[in-house]
Amino acid sequence: MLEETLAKGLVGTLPRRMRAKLAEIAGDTVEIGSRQSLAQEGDAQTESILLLDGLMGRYMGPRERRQMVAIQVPGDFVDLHALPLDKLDHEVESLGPVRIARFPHDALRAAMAGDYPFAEALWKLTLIDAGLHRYWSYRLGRFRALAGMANFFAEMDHRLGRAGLRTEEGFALPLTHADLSDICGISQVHVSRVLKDLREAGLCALQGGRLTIHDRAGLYRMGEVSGAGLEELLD
Amino acid sequence: MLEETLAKGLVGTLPRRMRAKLAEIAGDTVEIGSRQSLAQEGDAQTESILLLDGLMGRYMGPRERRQMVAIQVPGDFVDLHALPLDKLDHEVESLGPVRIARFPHDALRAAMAGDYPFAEALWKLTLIDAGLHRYWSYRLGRFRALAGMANFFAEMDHRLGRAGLRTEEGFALPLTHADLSDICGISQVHVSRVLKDLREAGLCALQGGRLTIHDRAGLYRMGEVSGAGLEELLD
DNA sequence: CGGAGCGTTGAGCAACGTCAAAAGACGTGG
DNA sequence: CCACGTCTTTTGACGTTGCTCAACGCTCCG
Repeated sequence: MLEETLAKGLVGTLPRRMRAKLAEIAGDTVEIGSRQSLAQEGDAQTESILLLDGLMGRYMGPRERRQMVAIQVPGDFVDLHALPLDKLDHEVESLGPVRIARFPHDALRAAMAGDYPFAEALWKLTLIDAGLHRYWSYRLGRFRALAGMANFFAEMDHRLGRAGLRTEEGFALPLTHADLSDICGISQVHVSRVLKDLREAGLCALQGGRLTIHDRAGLYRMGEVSGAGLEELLD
Repeated sequence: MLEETLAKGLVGTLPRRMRAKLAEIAGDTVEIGSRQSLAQEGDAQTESILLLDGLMGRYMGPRERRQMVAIQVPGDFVDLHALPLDKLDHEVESLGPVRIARFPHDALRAAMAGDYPFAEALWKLTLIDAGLHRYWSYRLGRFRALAGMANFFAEMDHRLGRAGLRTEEGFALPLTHADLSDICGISQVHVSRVLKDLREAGLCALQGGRLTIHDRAGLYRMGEVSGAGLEELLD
């Protein structure tokens, strides 16, 4: 049943034999409640986590003015970078109830030591993550609130689509305005205004933990998603 | 003479035997003029570059509104992530005359295949880069122009210090207002105003390609550099 | 001496933050 | 079932930040 889940999302892009190898290494599968902190800044790590269900956020900065620096969707490793780094420089929190699988660093290292292509494949997963960080820097540095929010929704549309979690009409997105504030680097009040603009422009609406997309092309246009490099990175 | 340069900056944190290994792999050393583009988005890469002298910037977005997503100082690999990714999702440009050393991917792969600790060490270098991306996302998302600029100057102070390129009074920083605009995600005009504020606050001054620091503690305070994780990441 | 690039300054405006108030959503315990 | 507290969302008013446009000075170089 883990093999099944491994076929989806980013880990699903790995060759079959590597997914099998991962399935062997996998420790236990755990369910975790909403808004639980999995790691604090500075924590030493001895295992990494693969997200099977739900969303998780990674944060920097003081709680009252924190910035989300990455969001993970099912099929993503949440903190594989903690393996070479052996500590985390940011916090990790579940954005709702999640299901995860643990991968002990010992076992991963042992497998990689004798199989360079496997090591490079895992390395690549962490670099796709880094590519998303760059994409976020670009969004945070150069996008206005409205375009930035649309851009983020388009990113989610794309990434959740790859994980098989999207329909034509939209997808589950259990985020509060406070979450979107952390993601887009704007105030909660302004999040409310921007969502209203997107709604009234007939592009999309966020209600009941779900993003309903009314005009996907328009949303992507508003988010200035073009040759910006998201598809290239993830495909 | 390459061994000597390898002792400084980020690559200098590698164990001696790994630096020796790198020195063996190194291709030719090249000098490149100011404002030369080394790679375009989408380019396939067969070698990676170690920066020996000068500064380089990495950019996303259209030229007229581009965002710098990373800056490299001597001792940094500029595009080691292109090895597992085998293409670049952003542009790389020299910010002044630079000197670089080339490392063919073939040779790096061959060395890593038989030496897992070496592979993990290079992996770790790319993850420190990713950590800096996260730091930039935090700055771009949650810092005002003044604090953000101070934060960036503090980062340069710290990183150039590790590379041995800083004195008590300041360091060479051959950046134009347009560069700082790309770095901080603000307009060129506003860069001018912010620099004036920093100058008149007695913190630092940028003249003649050099940042003169008049009050380092005050600059760090203005940039809200504290337990934000930069030291932890780089040490 | 003329241009090109860079830096500075001011004026007006749009975007966004902060403060405050109030209404809705939701679960908990009585 | 209702009453209650808490969290979330919405809206208005007002102040601040930063952008755009425009003009002008500076420096460097041909």
